Amino acid sequence: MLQTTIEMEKAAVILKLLGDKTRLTIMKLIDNQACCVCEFVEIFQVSQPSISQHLRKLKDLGLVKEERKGQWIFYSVDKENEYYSFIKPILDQLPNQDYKLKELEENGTRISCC
Amino acid sequence: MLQTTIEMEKAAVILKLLGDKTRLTIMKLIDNQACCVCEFVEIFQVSQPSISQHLRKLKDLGLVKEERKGQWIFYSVDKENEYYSFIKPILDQLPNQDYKLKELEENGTRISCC
DNA sequence: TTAGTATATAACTATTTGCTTATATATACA
DNA sequence: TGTATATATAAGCAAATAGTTATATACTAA
Repeated sequence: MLQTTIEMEKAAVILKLLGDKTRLTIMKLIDNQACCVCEFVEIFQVSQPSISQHLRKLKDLGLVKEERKGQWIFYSVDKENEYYSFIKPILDQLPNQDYKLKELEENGTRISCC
Repeated sequence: MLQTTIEMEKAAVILKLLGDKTRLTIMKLIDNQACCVCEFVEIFQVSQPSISQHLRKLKDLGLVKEERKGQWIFYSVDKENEYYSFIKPILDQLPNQDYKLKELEENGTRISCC
């Protein structure tokens, strides 16, 4: 079986994006479910613009898609994207991060949106 | 089948290293064969210290191993390393880069070491 | 021992990165 | 409307990064 390949340039750009712990965790989380910005702000304890900027970079590459629901915007991995097959084996090897969402619920710090 | 996982922290560090085009290409090249520093200097057209510093970072994480042969040091991917299973699916999706070595031979610019 | 070659390390610099605060935009709802 | 909430963008800054030149170290061979 011939593996499909990806340009080196593009691969490097994607790997660099995934090489940030915050973005990598976001990607692992939204590979399973859609999350909104406010959840990430709680989870990572950083400012809202910081999260927005991470999401912007992921979106610019087409790795994530967004869906507005009222005043919230939900982000999830875009599995239709041509590079998803490249990142999937990476995400699959990462430990599940859903406990971070559970923690939010338990603390009651999970915001109104979800 | 249960996939083995890797800590998020470690995964991010490895991906960041691979997120540089020079290092990524080096890794792809030495997944097949051992190469010495002087070859990389020719291939990437950067200074020798620049290559040495890239290799140092890869070695610090244990991703590559070195073998001295006389005055030359040959680098190759360390397939015994515990993280090799993490990076292998990534490298496998990259286009083969061996033509870069062939070009060196054809140009006669491939240095004495090889 | 000495000269030449290969590689590593140190020191410096320009660029990139990820964060912050301040502000703009978009939606919901009284 | 007008106010509150969610998100995006702009601007600025400190830290990290990848390159450079200069120099040190390690090995070869005369």
